[in-house]
Amino acid sequence: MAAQQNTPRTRRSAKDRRDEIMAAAKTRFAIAGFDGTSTRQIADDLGVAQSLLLYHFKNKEEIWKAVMTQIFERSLAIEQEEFNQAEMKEPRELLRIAIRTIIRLSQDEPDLHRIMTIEGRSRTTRLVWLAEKYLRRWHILLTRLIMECQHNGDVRQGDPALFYYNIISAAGSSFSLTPEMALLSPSSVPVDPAAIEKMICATLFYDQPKK
Amino acid sequence: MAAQQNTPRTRRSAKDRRDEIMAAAKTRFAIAGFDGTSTRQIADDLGVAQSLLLYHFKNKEEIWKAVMTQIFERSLAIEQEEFNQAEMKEPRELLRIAIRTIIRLSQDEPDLHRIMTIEGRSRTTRLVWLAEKYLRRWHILLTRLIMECQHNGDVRQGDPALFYYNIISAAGSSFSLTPEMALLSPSSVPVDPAAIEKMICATLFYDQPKK
DNA sequence: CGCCTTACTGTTCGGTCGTTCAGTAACATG
DNA sequence: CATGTTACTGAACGACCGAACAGTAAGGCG
Repeated sequence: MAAQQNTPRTRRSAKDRRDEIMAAAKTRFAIAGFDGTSTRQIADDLGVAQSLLLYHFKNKEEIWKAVMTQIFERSLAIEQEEFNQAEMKEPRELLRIAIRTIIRLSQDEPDLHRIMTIEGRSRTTRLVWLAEKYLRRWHILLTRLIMECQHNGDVRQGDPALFYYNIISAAGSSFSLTPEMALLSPSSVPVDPAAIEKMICATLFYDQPKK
Repeated sequence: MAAQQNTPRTRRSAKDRRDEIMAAAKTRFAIAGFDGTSTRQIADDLGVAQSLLLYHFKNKEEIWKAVMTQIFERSLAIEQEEFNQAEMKEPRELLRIAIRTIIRLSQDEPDLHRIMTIEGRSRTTRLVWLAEKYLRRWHILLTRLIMECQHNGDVRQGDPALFYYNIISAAGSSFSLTPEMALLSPSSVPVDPAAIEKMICATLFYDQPKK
């Protein structure tokens, strides 16, 4: 004759609940990574039973993959949007648009950079999955553009991969203002996307953008 | 009458054993971070009992602090060495030496950057300890130099904190070749420190270094 | 109203974690 | 050779983890 406390407080459609879970999980993954996050923490954030997560998702890894898929699908939309208004097709201009896209994406999804820097540390099955499904596309696109621009004399000589990671980290780290930055330079204001673009372009191009 | 398998295979001086443990722990921390590393893994790497680690160190966190202290003490030695041969005391030259120091340090201790990018993600007691004991010194030194150079007209305008993290990440990520990089650009050769210095200087200074 | 699908809970399981501790062998000292 | 210190082991603990599962209430439909 136990008190029936197991009455579900709220009841959502499967889709809504999945979205809720993914949002809470994304925040946790961005703070502590996959291993550092427990399904119980995510459930507590939402005020639901831990077993509910495994009702909506096969296992913890499927939650993670769903979160990453959602982020990258959004990123593809941003990419489309930026490149559609690319009139002139010179590599120089395309590279600049690609940089702007990455900056916008880092701004819209600051958790992406946080998660990637955690996830990129060890060669997990998750990292391989990510690389195959999303990362390789961008990497190839960007390094190819950089090489073309180097050939045209617009971009400084040097390993394209070196430039690639410089662009990614410069764009990402600025918005995903990490606790380390908060501790060291607490006064640093929310960063201006244009300032980052200027900095990256100074790294790459011989001549400064005419603005 | 159990077989006496508990005979210690090897017996070291306390100092030697501590160094062994710290070396093994550093490698593990660089791969999986503090939370992702278990004391049992470290012990297995060394072929000793897990309880031995807690005989030589008070707890897991003390192992981590010992590792970081060792790394940063070495870094102070490199810093001394580079700055001692600084004849001219113009900010411009000092900033360039500071950059070279960071690049050398990233090259000598690739694990440092790996560990920092993991540790800097969440405001743990460990991160606060690191910031107070080591990071703040560098941050203040570098941002001050950057501001002086901006005032002199040598360095481009912009948030010094933004430049600071650009320098750190550009120097660090190049050497601590992460699994993500290995997956995406496997052919990338070991990086040339001079190339990184060139890239960073292009980001900062109006005129290129005369070499 | 009765029924069936859907959303959700509480409990339990095997496994791993950091930490504690009593016991033991190696070694230095006398 | 006896004794004390030092280096080290194995077993145990409570806590937490992902996962499995039986049970239960809500909501839509006839």
